[in-house]
Amino acid sequence: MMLSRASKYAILSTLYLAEHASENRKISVKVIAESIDVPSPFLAKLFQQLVKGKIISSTKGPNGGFYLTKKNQKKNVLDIIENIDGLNRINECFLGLSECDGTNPCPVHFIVEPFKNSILGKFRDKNIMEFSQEIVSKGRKLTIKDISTEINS
Amino acid sequence: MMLSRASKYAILSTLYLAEHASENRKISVKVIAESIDVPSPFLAKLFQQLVKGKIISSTKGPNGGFYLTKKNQKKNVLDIIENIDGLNRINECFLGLSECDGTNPCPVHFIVEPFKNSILGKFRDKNIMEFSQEIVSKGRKLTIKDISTEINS
DNA sequence: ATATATTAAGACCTTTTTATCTTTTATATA
DNA sequence: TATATAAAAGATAAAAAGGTCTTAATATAT
Ligand code: FES
Ligand code: FES
Repeated sequence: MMLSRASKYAILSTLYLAEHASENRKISVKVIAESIDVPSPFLAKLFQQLVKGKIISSTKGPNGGFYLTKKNQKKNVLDIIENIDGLNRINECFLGLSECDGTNPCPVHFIVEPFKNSILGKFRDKNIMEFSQEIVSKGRKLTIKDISTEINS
Repeated sequence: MMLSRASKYAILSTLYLAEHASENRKISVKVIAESIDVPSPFLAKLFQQLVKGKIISSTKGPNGGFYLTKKNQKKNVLDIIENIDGLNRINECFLGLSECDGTNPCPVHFIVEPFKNSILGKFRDKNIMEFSQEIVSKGRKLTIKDISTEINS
């Protein structure tokens, strides 16, 4: 019931592409990595894999970068997770039992299951573009920078 | 928003102690490790730490082992998590933002938050003994062995 | 007292995950 | 066609998590 850091980065940066990139406004790894505050060589690797998985697209050279085609836009967040982590990890039992399943429920299964269904639904029922539009209109964040408005010495 | 394997083991085995051990029925690491199907040297380490944290108790020597005192029984599951993982990990943003917080919500924050509150409540509002009694009466499992009733060649 | 069973302590190893670096390849455009 | 730019590929490194092993300490029962 948990995402790797890798798939978190992949989700956030794909949503960033959905919002900011297009076929004639491709964006480089470096820019994205800075925007959503993730390590850029690591993100580059993830993007290679997402391109192979046909979740996102890329072109090399000047003005090259990453973007989403119409087809890419039809993918959903669960496709990203599947591409990076596979589906096992997110389906695991919250307490680590070998199966997560209502017939042999762990002590928190019936609290976890509704949440799991609801978040998997969220990740499956809208495509990337719809998901992105929703989060933009609702003002959801893909990064939090400058939390540090704190007392410095 | 996730537990390490270590704290999962710790939770399951402490609940096992609550159910099966007592001051005059102490249980060895080896027996517990086999019962809930976790690696025993690893569990031994975790138990050392839980003893230091006064979550569980132990005595050495023949008929020694681990058990819960009255005081131990008053601890809750969140105390176990805090002792092994600290509290940061379970409070992290589901998508990895640097803060999980309603004023800067990630795209799934408002799905995650109610679940987080509910599971943290579950882990905090009953002590170990009460929690254990509840899961026993409801038939919740601490392990699933022998899932393999499958077709073998 | 002695033998034995069991935890405590700490060093060590392995695997997985995360992150970086270097070289090659493709592409746009000057 | 040369040059610059950006991704692809793949080797490598660092860190974290998970797991094991050996020796020491200690409590119990005989
Ligand atoms: S979450 Fe534990 S069995 Fe489903
Ligand atoms: S879960 Fe992402 S901000 Fe709360």
